[in-house]
Amino acid sequence: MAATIKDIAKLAGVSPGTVSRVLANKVGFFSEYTGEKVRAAAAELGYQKNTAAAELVTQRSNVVAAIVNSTKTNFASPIIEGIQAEAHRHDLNVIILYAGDDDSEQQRRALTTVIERPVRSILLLSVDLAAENLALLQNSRIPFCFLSISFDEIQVPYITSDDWQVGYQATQTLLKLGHQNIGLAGVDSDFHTGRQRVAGYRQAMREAGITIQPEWIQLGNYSYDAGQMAMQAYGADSGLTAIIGGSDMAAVGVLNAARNLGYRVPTDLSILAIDGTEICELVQPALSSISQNFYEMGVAGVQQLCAPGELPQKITPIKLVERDSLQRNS
Amino acid sequence: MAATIKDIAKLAGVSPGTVSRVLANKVGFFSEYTGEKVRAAAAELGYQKNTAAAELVTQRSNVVAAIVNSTKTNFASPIIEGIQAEAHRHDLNVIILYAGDDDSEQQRRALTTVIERPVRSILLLSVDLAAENLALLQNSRIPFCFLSISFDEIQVPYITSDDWQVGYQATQTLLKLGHQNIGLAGVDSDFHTGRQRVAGYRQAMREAGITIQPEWIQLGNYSYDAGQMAMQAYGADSGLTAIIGGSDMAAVGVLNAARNLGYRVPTDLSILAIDGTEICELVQPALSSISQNFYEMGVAGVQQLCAPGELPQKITPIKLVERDSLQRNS
DNA sequence: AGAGGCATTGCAAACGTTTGTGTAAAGTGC
DNA sequence: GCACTTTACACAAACGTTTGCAATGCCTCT
Repeated sequence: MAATIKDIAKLAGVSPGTVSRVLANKVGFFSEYTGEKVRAAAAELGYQKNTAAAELVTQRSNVVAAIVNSTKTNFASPIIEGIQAEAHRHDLNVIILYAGDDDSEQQRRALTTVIERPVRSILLLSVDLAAENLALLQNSRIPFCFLSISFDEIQVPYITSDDWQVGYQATQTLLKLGHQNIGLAGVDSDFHTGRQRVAGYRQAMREAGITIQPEWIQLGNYSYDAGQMAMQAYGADSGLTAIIGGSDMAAVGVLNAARNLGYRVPTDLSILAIDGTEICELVQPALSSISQNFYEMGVAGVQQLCAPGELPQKITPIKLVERDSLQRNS
Repeated sequence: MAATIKDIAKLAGVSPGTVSRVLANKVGFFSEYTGEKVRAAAAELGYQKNTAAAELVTQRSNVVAAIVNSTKTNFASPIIEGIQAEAHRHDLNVIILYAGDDDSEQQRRALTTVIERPVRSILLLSVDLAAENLALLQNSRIPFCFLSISFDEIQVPYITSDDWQVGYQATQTLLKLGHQNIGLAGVDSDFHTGRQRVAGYRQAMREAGITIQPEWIQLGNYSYDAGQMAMQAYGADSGLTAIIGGSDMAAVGVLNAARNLGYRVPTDLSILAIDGTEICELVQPALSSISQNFYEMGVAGVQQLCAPGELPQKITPIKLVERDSLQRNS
């Protein structure tokens, strides 16, 4: 149906090889005259290159795939923007696949769609791969790198923030404001990221000489609901003066549930979010946050895959962004 | 490097053709015995199919591409979920491409990446294609369908809500609550969608016998900033008792700016959002909305592309979702 | 004039599949 | 035991490119 280089070759009266060289603009391999003739023929036929065929013979591709864990985590967007920007610089194209939340079957589908095709490399945004899927990925021999997620048990390349520091600095921030009874809401201690954040929180509290009450740590899956449930578990007279939300969404959940319980934020209760995505600015009061540099993570991910041999695990910096949800505890 | 069917063929002592048939599970074309032998060999070699090669010869593909306009519009997620779910049902794989906001160069890049590859069809989520890019798309002969965007000048397939009705019903909702001075904030009248919403608004006001003051309509690009700027333009004593946000984001912008101007929502000012994404539930007060069924749009998009010959323009239903941002005007 | 070099182009193999056609062996019915 | 069908497989072409190699013609130098 669609025009091929053979059609162009016939129309321009040259061989397919020559057409290929002209279209790839391999200077020095064709005369000005035939170059024009071929380009004219291509334009006339509305030629569209079949990249799949080209990739088949060249055995390389300029597509990088980003697999994201779900549409729910809103921090995916700055990462993707970072990936796009850096990929553009390296003349790469980006395709994105959704892998669902905890659905190992959907993960497998996303993974095989990219593995079965010539992609140059794979970036996994915060996707916690089931063991068999990780095996699939490693087996494929395609370079990959995890983003915004880290591991302790297994040895894989990843780029993320230092989650221990995230927990530690969040807690420190509140301690410095004079808070003592500090809750941690909505983190998932089943995985490395959450465990590290809890550990950082514990260490900061320990250094301050504060004994953590067990109910101060409310685990969850970083979601809005998790934040709400955590706050409900704390209740109307929790004794807490500050709460760290395990993610922005969790913090918003805490915020709204706290308001329903009669708390005023930040007067009665300070809330500190972790992530620092745009949602922090949308709610009232705007949530102060320990912010991760997601854009930078995306950039670093592409760079890492373009410069193999680099160290496979990298930490991006975090910083406190003050907005309106924190107050000194008097 | 990677194993091919030829390697399997050699190992299993059969021809590549037979391997292909076994792996494609073409029952009746091979004996139980060779089937086992081939599968064992494939497993041993860690074989991964090269789908690109297969697609080259079969001239068809099971990939559908979704091109989304930017990472900013948060309604993309339910549409994508709808696409994924329905695509799964048809045994299709989905890849997603970002096309930037108003960057025709980035649009072109996204478009060519999919056109140059064997994709079965293309869904464009709310992307307003530059003329030359539309030509590119149409020229490619790949079936496509626009989602959540409509056109009047050009004849292309699209699935969206009835934007005139959106504007009309939003206005009606507020009129029924006794409001008369109603603002419309952040819609973009440069394109069909925005024009229609404005037209619906005008018609409802006309029917109610209300003369619209020019400053009541504050145009913008549906963003949070657009909402904020609109509200700032209205000012602290606008005389308005209700405002329609052109999108959820715009409505949140209106909400926060209104609060800064001293308005209490909904006591002093009712706000009605258009779209009804999750952000409406996250802010306080939760925003009532004219909600679109984005998930359904995604589903319908895939169905439309799987059943060609169907009518190419479809309207998905809208509905009012009441939350906490509306109050009767007394 | 012969040798060598260069510019331009054609030829053909290769990439990893799918699938139509050919064919030998085995099975079936009389 | 013959003709016929079925089963199970091999063979080879094809998909649309890229690219190494060969071939041609022309130019330049000695």
